[in-house]
Amino acid sequence: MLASVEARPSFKRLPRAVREQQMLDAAVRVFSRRGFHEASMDEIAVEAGISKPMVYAYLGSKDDLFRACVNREGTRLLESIVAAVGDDLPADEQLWRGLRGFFGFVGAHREGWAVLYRQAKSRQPFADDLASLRARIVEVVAGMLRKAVTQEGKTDAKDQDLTASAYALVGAAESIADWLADHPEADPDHSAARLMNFTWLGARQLLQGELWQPSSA
Amino acid sequence: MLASVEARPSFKRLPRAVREQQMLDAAVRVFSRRGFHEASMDEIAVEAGISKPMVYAYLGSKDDLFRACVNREGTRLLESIVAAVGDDLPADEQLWRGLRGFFGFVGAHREGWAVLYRQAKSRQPFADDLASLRARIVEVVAGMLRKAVTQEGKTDAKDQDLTASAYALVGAAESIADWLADHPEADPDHSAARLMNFTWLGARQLLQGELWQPSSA
DNA sequence: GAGTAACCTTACGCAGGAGTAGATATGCTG
DNA sequence: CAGCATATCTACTCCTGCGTAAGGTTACTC
Repeated sequence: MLASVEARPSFKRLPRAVREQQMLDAAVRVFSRRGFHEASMDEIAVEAGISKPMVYAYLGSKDDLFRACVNREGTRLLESIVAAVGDDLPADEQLWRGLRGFFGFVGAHREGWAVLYRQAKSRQPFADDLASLRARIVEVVAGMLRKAVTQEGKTDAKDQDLTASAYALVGAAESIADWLADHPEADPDHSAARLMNFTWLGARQLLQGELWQPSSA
Repeated sequence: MLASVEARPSFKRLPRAVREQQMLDAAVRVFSRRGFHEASMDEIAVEAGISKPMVYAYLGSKDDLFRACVNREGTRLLESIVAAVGDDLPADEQLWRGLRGFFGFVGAHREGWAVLYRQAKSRQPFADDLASLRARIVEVVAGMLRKAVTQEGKTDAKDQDLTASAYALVGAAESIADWLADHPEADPDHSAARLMNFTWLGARQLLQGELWQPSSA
């Protein structure tokens, strides 16, 4: 028989919007440490301090829930970058700010990063969501490079080459970000500086002992 | 009751070593297109043209099987790179050859790449295996850079900075490799050349219209 | 050409976990 | 303070898929 044990009435009622955020926070943590499939809806419910049917009532199926996580974290990440990269600044300054914004986000949201780039990348339906986010980031970077090229007077730069460079840059950043996510003691700005040197000067200059310096401390 | 339907005796017996390779080939394909957890042992068995208990008899549990895939593909990848990077060549030539070796492997083993870097990366126990492979690749690259620095006369290069550069380079390569894996029509050497330019010259030189050229076609 | 070891199969046991049915508590509204 | 919508719970069902038991088949060996 149902509810044979009389229910303990010790729960607090909260408005839907609040509970939803709690659930998303819990889901991001659990997905991050377990991976998508290894994470169980039961564990997420416990982590959120709520019972399982609530999760289904508010956020839908496991897939829906995961997608909601990816969207939330992805939006936050993109906003961090776009906010950091100002308009009308020299290319190196823009790059530097963009990198700081990016690594700053990763440093502050390690779990979100793990969900986005370690989990979403390997599950087909979500990989597409992630790919479109990534594409937008690449486009931001490529746009930056294109503007810099134009200012430099070279109008014949092939778009494909710009895109490839943007791809490489984003990939390098992700690689360092992965490392950063696993090293809580590391300083995001330090990572940004290292990548700035590598990416702006290139291996050749770097090997000759050159160093890039931010104009503002 | 067991074997109530009399078994159809239409199967071919093959030596263990051959079957094992068939199973690994099948497993790599299935893991690659489904992902680790979504791949079922039944599907792998069907793909290999064999029945499930054989897989268990030869390769062990699902985890064991996956680990075997990761090890095989990882070893092949590492060997491709090490074989390509010769000894005693100028740094840019070594880098160029290494990149060609790397992208050549990815182009020829797209499924293996997917298993290694999309699946293994997100499953804890295997992530460690992958991390150690990756660490060896980074070490190869860092060693190359270190030697180049020494030849250049600068003996004060910090080891951490070298490693960070190697990390960035490997990450950039992985990013382009991911793209390559999804674009069967793309030419691996072309990807290698693009990355060579970005990585060797750096964004600054690139924006000024400089280009790196291989000494040998 | 019988014996045997290595292959190979079908048909199940069983656990974990997604998703649901049905009952109960809470607090706002008139 | 009675009524009702909403929030919340416990206790299931059922499916998927790993791993295995028990039993046939093939081909090598003497």
